[in-house]
Amino acid sequence: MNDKPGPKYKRVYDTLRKRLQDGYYSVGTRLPTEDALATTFEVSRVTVRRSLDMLVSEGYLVARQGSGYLVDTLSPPSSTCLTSFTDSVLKEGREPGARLIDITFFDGDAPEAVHDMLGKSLVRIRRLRTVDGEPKMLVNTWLPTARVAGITAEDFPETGQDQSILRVLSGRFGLEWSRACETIRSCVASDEIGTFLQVPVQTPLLVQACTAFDDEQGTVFFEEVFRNTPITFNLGGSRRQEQLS
Amino acid sequence: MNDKPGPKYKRVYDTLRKRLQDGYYSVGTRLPTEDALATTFEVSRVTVRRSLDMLVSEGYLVARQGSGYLVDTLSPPSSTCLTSFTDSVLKEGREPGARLIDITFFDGDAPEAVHDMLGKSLVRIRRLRTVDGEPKMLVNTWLPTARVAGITAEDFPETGQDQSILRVLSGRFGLEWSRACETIRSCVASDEIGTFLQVPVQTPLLVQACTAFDDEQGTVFFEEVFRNTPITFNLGGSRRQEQLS
DNA sequence: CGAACAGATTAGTATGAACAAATTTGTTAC
DNA sequence: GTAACAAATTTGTTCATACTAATCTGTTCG
Repeated sequence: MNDKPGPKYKRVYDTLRKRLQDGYYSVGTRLPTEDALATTFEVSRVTVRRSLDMLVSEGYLVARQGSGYLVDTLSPPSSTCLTSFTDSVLKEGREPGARLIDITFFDGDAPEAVHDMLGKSLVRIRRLRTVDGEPKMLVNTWLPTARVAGITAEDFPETGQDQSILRVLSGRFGLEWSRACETIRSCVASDEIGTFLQVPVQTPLLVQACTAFDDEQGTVFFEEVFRNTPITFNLGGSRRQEQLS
Repeated sequence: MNDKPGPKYKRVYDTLRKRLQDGYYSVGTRLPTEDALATTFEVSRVTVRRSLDMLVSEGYLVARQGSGYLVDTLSPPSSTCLTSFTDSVLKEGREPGARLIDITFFDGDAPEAVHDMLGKSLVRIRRLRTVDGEPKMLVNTWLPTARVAGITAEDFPETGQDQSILRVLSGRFGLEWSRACETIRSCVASDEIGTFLQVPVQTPLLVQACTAFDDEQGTVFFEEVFRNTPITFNLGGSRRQEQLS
């Protein structure tokens, strides 16, 4: 532990964060106490506290004086598009679903805007996200073919904990990003989109477009979400929470 | 300093934050050193660091090792609706403007949705935000009359640093809020809104609706922003930045 | 004058210690 | 059994201190 580079608090943070994402500590359980963690990591309590504070402010953990640190979620609301649809629906006691529409491969014949960002050889994954069976969002995810070699429909379960495309891409293909840009704009439902979302043509919709980059400035993926429902933020305190509405 | 309630780091944070918002430290200048602040506040360097770290993570300050703390902005991007339109436009080297359309007083005859939130006696401030003279957003701000007694058109300058309605309300009427909820939805331009924004009727628009509350759960204000341009977020690292596009 | 170096300044990381405050757990008394 | 109290546990706050790393400043030398 003490021979790796970088500050200790960062190494402890990275380790704990990885454990959380690997399910080593599951949601609702309690973490070891500060003293215990300090002992196992061979750092001072102040240092382990610093790491825990980071995880708390990011929303992974909640700290309760006199009790301990509780695992709150594995998908904290770090952004809008990167927020797990699955988690937020589950928290409301409803049933999230994801119906795969199609996986299409493009080779130079993709729309120009996407082509410019991600390159020639592309995959488009179209999915319909549902709540209690009702269609809520149409999600188009674009990826360079090279990054997701051998992707098939089997990679996308219709129900369960692993519907999140981000978790699929991260777990199955090791896809990671460091920076992302999201825009929200307005549009009206086309014939095709209206059919999928079961709304009349010309209905005003929200479009969330999210582009994610890795450290080398390469574009990792591009995602477009069409939704009829508003986007809600709860602001206040240090943390922010997107809610499904 | 040492006889007030609450933790010291919080008191130091509050003091510094107030100074920043009052212009005691202006943008681009350097704060006193950690040691100096620790001495003047009569706390340890660790405590003053904790307060400074909070201001850094909120975006007010940037810390540079070996140099000091620089004041980055007085309106950090703490949320979308609460973000200063003025600041973001100025940062792009363009000229923000705010044309006051009207200030209307309602007494029981306000739209029901607003009436339920804020009470019977209301003020509606309608403003048109512009960039280089071009209309960009229509902003409707609703407030309880009691909170802004004696408000007039003079309170809203058309140009300059103090166009931000939030700074006006905070500075002139002492309006503060602790929690807010924002939703983003889609709509199409009505006849009136289309005229203000100079777009055809039925153009799809974004609507940002923001409701702010104080500690006693009272609703402080409600704001609706109609815009033709998309909302952009830059995500990554610990901080988030809304950009004008 | 200007480049290079040395020293001072300032933020970054880390420890150990002490006490406060909230919660949980254990024990006692009724 | 359970209500009340006591003790232990656990996080929250604060301090003094030491060292590291980046930046800035002043001086010296060519």
